[in-house]
Amino acid sequence: MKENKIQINFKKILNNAGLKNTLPRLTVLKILSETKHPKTTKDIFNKLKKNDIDLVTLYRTLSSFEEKKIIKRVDLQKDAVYYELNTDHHHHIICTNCDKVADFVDENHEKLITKALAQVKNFKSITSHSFDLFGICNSCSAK
Amino acid sequence: MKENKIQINFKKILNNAGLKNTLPRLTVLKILSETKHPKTTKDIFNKLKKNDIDLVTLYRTLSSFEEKKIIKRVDLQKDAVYYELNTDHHHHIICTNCDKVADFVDENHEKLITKALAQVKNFKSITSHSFDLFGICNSCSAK
DNA sequence: TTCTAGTTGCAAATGATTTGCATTTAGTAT
DNA sequence: ATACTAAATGCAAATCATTTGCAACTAGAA
Repeated sequence: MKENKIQINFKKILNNAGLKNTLPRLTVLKILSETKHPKTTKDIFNKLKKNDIDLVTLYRTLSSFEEKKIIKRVDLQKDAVYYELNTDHHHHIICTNCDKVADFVDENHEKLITKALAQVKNFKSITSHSFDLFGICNSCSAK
Repeated sequence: MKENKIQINFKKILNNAGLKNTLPRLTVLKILSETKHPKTTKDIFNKLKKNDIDLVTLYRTLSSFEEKKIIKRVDLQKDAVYYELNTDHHHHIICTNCDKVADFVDENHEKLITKALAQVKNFKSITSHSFDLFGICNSCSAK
């Protein structure tokens, strides 16, 4: 079954990261993979069955996942920490009115990075970057 | 004198924003303009002479400045809120080791935005964007 | 000079995140 | 299978950033 296969993949992810295979961790991975959109700690906690997993455990889980690069933080300019699975590299378009998020990919920022490096003298290599867009989505602007 | 001229400009900024001209506000503007690099609330508070200005007032000042677009938040992926004066539009290169920040300008992201919009169906206009780079600066990588 | 809305400082509240510690458990070694 | 150990968990309490309530104080308009 598909359900089962996913579980196995989650276990593999944890093993590769050197993290023990526990219910809280599998549950968080499951929640994060349910929809690919970024979620806050609170979002995730609310999806847990009541008292299923302690909030402290959730914080520790997210923290270890981030350290192991299983997830990454996303800045949606919202005064809250958002996380998403660290799978394919993509960027976001965020509706500043309703918080809807759409994803897009971009292969051309390499050129921009090269140009940027030419402008500064203290850096010569870049390990990561942010590139997200903010606007009003069509349904909000229709109102 | 230059000092004086700056003061006058600060007053103009406050007037234009409809904010009263007070010592806490002028002081914060002065601190933010001393070096152009982004600063946290704590950074700014530490630069105030002891007990000069209440921390609560600082929070309120920054909050009103942000609302009036006198300053803007910058995400340096550092678990702290950074602010900088909202003057020219530019981007940052941040050293993930020592937090050094270099600025650069870029005029070409418009094309990337157009391409991004072509990929999604829910958005047709963009009001702002993030584009910052993260890496290790030369002096840190020399070590 | 007077008046009032806007601003400030202090104390206390709130909310998110972290820490300490005793208990439990996954995965390894026997 | 069993025993062992480091890692992981849950609970209570601490910490830290930020916000709120309120009384006292001003900047700037009248």
